[in-house]
Amino acid sequence: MKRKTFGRMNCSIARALELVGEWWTMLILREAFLGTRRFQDFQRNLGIARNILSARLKKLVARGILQRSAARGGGRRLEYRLTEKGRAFFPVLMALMQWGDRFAACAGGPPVRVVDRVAGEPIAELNVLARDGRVLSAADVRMVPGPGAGALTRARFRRAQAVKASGGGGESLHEDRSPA
Amino acid sequence: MKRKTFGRMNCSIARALELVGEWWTMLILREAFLGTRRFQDFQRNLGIARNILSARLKKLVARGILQRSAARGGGRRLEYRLTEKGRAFFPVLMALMQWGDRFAACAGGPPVRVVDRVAGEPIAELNVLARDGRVLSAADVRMVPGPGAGALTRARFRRAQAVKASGGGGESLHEDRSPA
DNA sequence: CACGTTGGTTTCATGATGAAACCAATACGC
DNA sequence: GCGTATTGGTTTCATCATGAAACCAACGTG
Repeated sequence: MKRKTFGRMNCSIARALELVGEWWTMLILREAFLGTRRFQDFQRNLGIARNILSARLKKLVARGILQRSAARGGGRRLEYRLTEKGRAFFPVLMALMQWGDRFAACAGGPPVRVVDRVAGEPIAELNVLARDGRVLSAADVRMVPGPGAGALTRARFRRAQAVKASGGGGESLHEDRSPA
Repeated sequence: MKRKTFGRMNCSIARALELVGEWWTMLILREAFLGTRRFQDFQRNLGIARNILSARLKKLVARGILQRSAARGGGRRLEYRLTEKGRAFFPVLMALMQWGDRFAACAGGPPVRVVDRVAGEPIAELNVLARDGRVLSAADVRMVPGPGAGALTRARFRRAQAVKASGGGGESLHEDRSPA
């Protein structure tokens, strides 16, 4: 059967993954953040098949995450650059990298260090913070329905409230709303 | 051909994605952070096929991200809970959620709000920070080879240095080292 | 010890991925 | 202008992953 889409789910994580969650896509974005712009460089640096790279780049452009433009030089020279939407993905990749550094490390330590250009020092550890700056773990937060929550999402949270510590979740966050 | 593995790449993002980058996996983790523990609840809340859920849970347990234990009640009642490694994934999901809230929004706004239990206020926006607290964008950082960088990674960065603003990337980060 | 509940596995149809071959647009040498 | 190298693809085919539904097994309960 056809792969299920996350794009209609009532969850920003699901909808984000619909845009960048396919195999290879986040690594293509990593490359873009490292400065890669040309098709061949993406292909060589990643070792990805060219048909797949072509399909992913096309989707990323269609989704407004990369933009394509012509460049001078021999051949049909093109450039793929991050848009504002693409650049805003930076914290996600850094969070993923720090988690990988810690829990999926290469022998010898982190393969790449990210340093602040101004101070010349490594960047800080990424943390979820309260407005007043306290570091928050998952246990320190509560998830509540937001303004865009659909009926099923609200029902789910009501039920989760009811069964606090006595069992399972509730209705469902899937197929709760139509796409944006 | 068989799907290519990211696990041997010399990049923490690739290695992290090898552990949690498959279709559905991050949504399963989202559910876990929302408090879901039982097989049926994951299945209902996500709308995932049961064979896929079974396979994903098995892998997440094998990878030390979830842990399985028996629970009391009718039937063969099991529980899947986040380990320390799993809980450390929290910032990644929050970063992804905030990006989704902004760029893949549901009609009406964010479907879920995350509020600090103590203050009762929404959490702060996640940002990459310098050690001294300055907010850093991708343009404000430099990527340099770390202690775990392999030969190809180092070569790649050297070359990137050389061609600064004149073209493409360099060697490659793929197949640079053996797995941890 | 039959029965419902829970947590799977099996089977089969279909889509996604990977490798290599093939194709097209552009700049450049001449 | 014309052939050719470079770049950026598309096509083809074999294999793997995904999804849905059917089937199966462990456990607690009456």
